[in-house]
Amino acid sequence: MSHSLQGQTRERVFQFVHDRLLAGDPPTVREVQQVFGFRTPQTARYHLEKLVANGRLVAARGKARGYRLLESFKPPSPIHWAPLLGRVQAGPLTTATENLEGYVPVSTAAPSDHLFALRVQGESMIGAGILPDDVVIVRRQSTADSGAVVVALVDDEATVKRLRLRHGQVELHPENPAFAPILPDREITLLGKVIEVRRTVN
Amino acid sequence: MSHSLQGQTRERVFQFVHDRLLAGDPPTVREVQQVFGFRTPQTARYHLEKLVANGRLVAARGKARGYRLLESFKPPSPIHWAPLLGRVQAGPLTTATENLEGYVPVSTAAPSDHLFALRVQGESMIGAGILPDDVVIVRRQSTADSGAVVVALVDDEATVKRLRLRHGQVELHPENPAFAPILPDREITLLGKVIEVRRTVN
DNA sequence: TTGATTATAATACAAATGTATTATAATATT
DNA sequence: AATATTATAATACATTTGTATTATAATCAA
Repeated sequence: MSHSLQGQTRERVFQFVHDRLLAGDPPTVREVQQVFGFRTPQTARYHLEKLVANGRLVAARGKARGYRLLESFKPPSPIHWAPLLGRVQAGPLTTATENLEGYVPVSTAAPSDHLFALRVQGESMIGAGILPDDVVIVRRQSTADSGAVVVALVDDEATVKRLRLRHGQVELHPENPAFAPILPDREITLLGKVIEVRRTVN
Repeated sequence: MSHSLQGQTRERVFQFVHDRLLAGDPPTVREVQQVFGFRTPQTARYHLEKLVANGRLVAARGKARGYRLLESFKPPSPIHWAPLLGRVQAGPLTTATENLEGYVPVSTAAPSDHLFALRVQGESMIGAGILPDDVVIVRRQSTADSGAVVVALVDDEATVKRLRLRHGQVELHPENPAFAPILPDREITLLGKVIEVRRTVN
């Protein structure tokens, strides 16, 4: 009888089941049997049950595809996938999916948050460490505290600025002396609050 | 016969199956039946098959728990979970798990990359838009091109600087005129290359 | 109103799948 | 060397689960 070294097979069975479970596709006992070339499902079960006994898997008895990972073996789940809308010119976020560049994983958000991500244009926020081409992650909300970094729609164009409430009116301040603040004479629509800044470095 | 509005039930069936699949736990036809209170599995199947016909689900015929999401309905998977090691003082990354602050999802990495994340201390890289308390995501590597932003161990302390190779020797340059470069007279160990910068904004 | 479509149900069956029993060879332990 | 443990196998069975058939009420469309 050809034999693998002690425990080698068991470890590979765990890896196989582990990978299948992370892929969202729990295997059957017989799938394990076939992958490892066992002549009987019982051998696959033997290893699977040993893994359960060792606390590496849990089993839902009698149910098809019932073997699962313990919580401690799962990677933490991202709470949200924020759509990266890329450069936004005019009247955006209503037809949001048009400029879709991809999705950004965000784990620092409440489950109810409505998030999206934008690529920053221009140098108006350099003083806050927000550079051109940075990606800002935005929680959609129609109000924000004075001092918050926000994304607002100004004359149908999305812009990232610091919000200032003066005399009950909305002002948008750049953090770069070369740029002028946006004052309440313009039409300003608050889209959301910047909760994170990300930059890919080459 | 009590009836839900046209299509309402179908949408809720999709949501249920969708959520179960994202949780890595594909449901059986009879589980759908029970959750929605149908008296027969066939009603659950009716809705599931409609969802397949509408291109919202795919079915592995004859297999237990065989309904799956289309690729286009899946969120992209994070390639990596980088451990966030927090503030690192001395001799780090060998005993890496000690200062573990959590995990950071990273989707912009090759599968073979070995990643970790650090919280930036000090203002020496402000000129590159890297502020104190920013989190840098680092690909572990022992060499890098001149000009890259790197994490290096200098006298047993981890620091983020821009790498300069001069006369074949390693220099680490801050991007803040208030700080002095670190020259080859110090012991410098390259830990990795910064591939991303992240900042949580309040 | 009439016919088509949608949604649900009862029943039955077949395939997939988990599980139990018993046996045997290889390996490890004493 | 004797014994226990590990790993594999053959066989059988029970449960879970997918699927087909037929029927019926509700809803929609013409």
